[in-house]
Amino acid sequence: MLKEESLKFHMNLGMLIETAFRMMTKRFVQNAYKSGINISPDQWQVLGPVWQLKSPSQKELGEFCLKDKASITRTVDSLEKKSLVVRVSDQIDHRIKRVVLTNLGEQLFYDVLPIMEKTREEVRGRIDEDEIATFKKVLNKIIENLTID
Amino acid sequence: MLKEESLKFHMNLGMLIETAFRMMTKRFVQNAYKSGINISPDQWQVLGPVWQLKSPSQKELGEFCLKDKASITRTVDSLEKKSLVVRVSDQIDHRIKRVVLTNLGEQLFYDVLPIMEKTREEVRGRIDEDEIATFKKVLNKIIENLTID
DNA sequence: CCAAATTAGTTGCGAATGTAACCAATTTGA
DNA sequence: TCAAATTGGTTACATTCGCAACTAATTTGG
Repeated sequence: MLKEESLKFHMNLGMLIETAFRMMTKRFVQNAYKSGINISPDQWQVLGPVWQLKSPSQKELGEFCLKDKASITRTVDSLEKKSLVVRVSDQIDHRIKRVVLTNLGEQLFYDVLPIMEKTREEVRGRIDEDEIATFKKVLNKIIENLTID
Repeated sequence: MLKEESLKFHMNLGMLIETAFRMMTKRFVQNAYKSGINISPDQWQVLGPVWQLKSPSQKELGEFCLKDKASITRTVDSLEKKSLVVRVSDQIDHRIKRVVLTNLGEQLFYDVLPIMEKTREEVRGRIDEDEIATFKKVLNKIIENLTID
């Protein structure tokens, strides 16, 4: 029956995704903790791009991380409080603040990389490479489906 | 170019999942809003199972929804405040509270079903049935991988 | 040249989440 | 049989998120 099926679908897909996502972030935090590293997923989600983009503006960070600019502000606040990054006003456009990694931040970044790798392996387990590929493809398609408004 | 880098970065599994998940819930809320229905995803995630399980205990709800019991308490609070459900103490075991749909709650449930169906179709778009199946399978495997501690 | 619009970032608000401490009811096992 | 352990549920606390209102700096266009 259609109703039953659709209920099942929602329960499954949406809930499955949410559960998988929560478990992944949780595992990441646990693994970091076990290595004596204290970093939250959202801090890591911003710290990585700061490294990758090389002193981006907060706006660029937001676009890259697909996060609200308010979230970026707050996460950069927390990273700055930990002395992992500093805000530097752009010389030309004084509205812009560039987020720059400190030495400490760079150090942490390199420390977290293997933890991420470990977590990734735990997440993937023995799932076939093909299935992972399809999985990513479907995720991208879903995002695309919902982006085209 | 920035865009390519960004794309590559977003191939990160965790980020893809998070983005897809957020977009799905957002779309659901939008679709509900357009139909004049005010319900949050988490309320719906609980209301559905209440209907399906027919007056479950909060513990059963939590297990079914894969949610923390504290979350269940709070969500049931909000549903009760909206008069969509009521808590009924179990006759035999007075620790247990069963969550029962009101007529209003049942009405809302049936009103939301087509919205869920619409959202489901928007999410799936033209993705192959096989790919969806693999997708679900991988999600389940990920959850399993992270459950085995 | 300067008022109006735009842009970058911050802050306040409301809503959700997980963890842990905490009650009250029930089960247990010596 | 009754104290201890377990179980179902609630509450408190600390995080996180997005939206919207707001400030400050820059660009615009008449």
